[in-house]
Amino acid sequence: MNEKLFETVVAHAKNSGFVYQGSEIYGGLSNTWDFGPLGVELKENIKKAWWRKFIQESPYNVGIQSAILMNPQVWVASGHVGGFSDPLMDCKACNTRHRADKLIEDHSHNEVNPSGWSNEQMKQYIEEHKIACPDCGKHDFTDIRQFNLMFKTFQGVVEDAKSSIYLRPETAQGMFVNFKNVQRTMRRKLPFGIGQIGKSFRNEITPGNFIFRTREFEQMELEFFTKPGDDLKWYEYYKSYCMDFLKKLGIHEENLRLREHAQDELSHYSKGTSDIEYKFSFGWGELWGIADRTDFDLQCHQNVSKQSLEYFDQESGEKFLPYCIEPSVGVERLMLALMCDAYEEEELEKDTRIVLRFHPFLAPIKACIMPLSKKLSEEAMEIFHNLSAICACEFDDAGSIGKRYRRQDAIGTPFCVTVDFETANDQCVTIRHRDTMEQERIAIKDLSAYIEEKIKL
RNA sequence: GCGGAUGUAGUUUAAUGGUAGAACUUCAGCCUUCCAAGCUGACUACGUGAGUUCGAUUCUCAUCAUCCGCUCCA
Repeated sequence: MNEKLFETVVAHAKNSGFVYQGSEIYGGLSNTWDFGPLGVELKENIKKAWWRKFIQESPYNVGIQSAILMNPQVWVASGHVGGFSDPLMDCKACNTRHRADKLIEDHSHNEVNPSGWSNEQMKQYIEEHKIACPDCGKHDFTDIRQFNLMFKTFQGVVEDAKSSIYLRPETAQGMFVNFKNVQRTMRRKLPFGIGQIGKSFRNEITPGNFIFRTREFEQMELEFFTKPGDDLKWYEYYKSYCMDFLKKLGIHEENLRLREHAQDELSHYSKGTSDIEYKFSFGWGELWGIADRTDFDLQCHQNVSKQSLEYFDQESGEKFLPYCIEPSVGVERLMLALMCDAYEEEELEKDTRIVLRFHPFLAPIKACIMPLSKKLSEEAMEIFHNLSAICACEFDDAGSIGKRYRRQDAIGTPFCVTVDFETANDQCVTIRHRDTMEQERIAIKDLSAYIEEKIKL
């Protein structure tokens, strides 16, 4: 998609009640966004779709909701305390930013491994070897500053080191620490998965691109545990399952690609990682990461907590740590991609209409009830009351009928239900379809069932 | 955080060292019997703070926010 279209989509989202700038009346707060009445409906529908496909309809998977605040030891075990903070230095000559450890690794062609070094040691090494800026070739760096990507806060009233805790940078650890609880109480046998949807927080150095990268974001993660050896099979399974899910929601196939990480690109915890990427105007952006995390996480937690997290297999009589496949997707990113692909400006004879072609399951408003004349408002309101019991509806009797159709098209409402002067006689209303603009006559008593059927996933 | 650009109603914009005009949107009324009609009226803006000045939206500084760049990842 081109840049202009992306900007148009962003403007449309802001102007029509999907997304507002955070804390706007106070001049905003950098990189925070609030979801408006339509945005929250869309977001909830996305989450509902994920939960249905990854939890409800799976014979293996169950859901949990773990606390955002966790024992700080969790982040020691996961490696986030040690590894989630980057030593950064800026080149004063060309104002670019670099990771000190990366500079040393690259300079020495991976002969030197600076992990575990102090900032002073790294600074000294860079000075001694006169390492140059990869961008401009000069050697003129600021001091190293440590950027910890985790948000720190305090539990209790006293702000001392003892009460210092973190906001979770991922939801995954909530699943790992509850592995035993879920396995025992839900009587699970391998393979099985634990999923959750929830907020995570990362103090990103470079947020941006609207809601694509924010410091507060929502994840939908599944940790799927298998026998070691079965992991590859499930890794492949989830790659295509996730891809199918996106297509089903209405993401255009030509805007999607699956990118396998190269060996040297893999995270420390992963044996294999694939990203499902979406073609945004600013380039391919990651929507969904699918990783084979092996037994890394359970191993870490077992070591630090000193609790056995092994699984006992009754059939073989073996005890072992399961492997884990993790498909992890960002809600806001997915929402952004869906809005980009749904957006269309359609030329009509007299004018242009903006249409958001959401899958009816995702549409924030499923139906708008509109009386042809204000004299019919009372009858129409009765239909609204009945229909709103089963799905999100709007009622609109302001302005011309054409204008009301345009308004609903612009927010992606799949059905408009018109009450006219015949309605009182024949107990029928007219349904007008968003995509085709076609109309059909339907009995009021069949309306709820009709729409309920059409908005299925 | 660092460098660069930007900041006038919800949106797009006009003018000005003497506190701002419009269009679209929104709302109300009239009209209107299925695709942005018309008429009448109403609401709403110089991002925030300080300085220079008799006076600042306009000049200066700071601050906040947005956009671009700095390899960060859901």
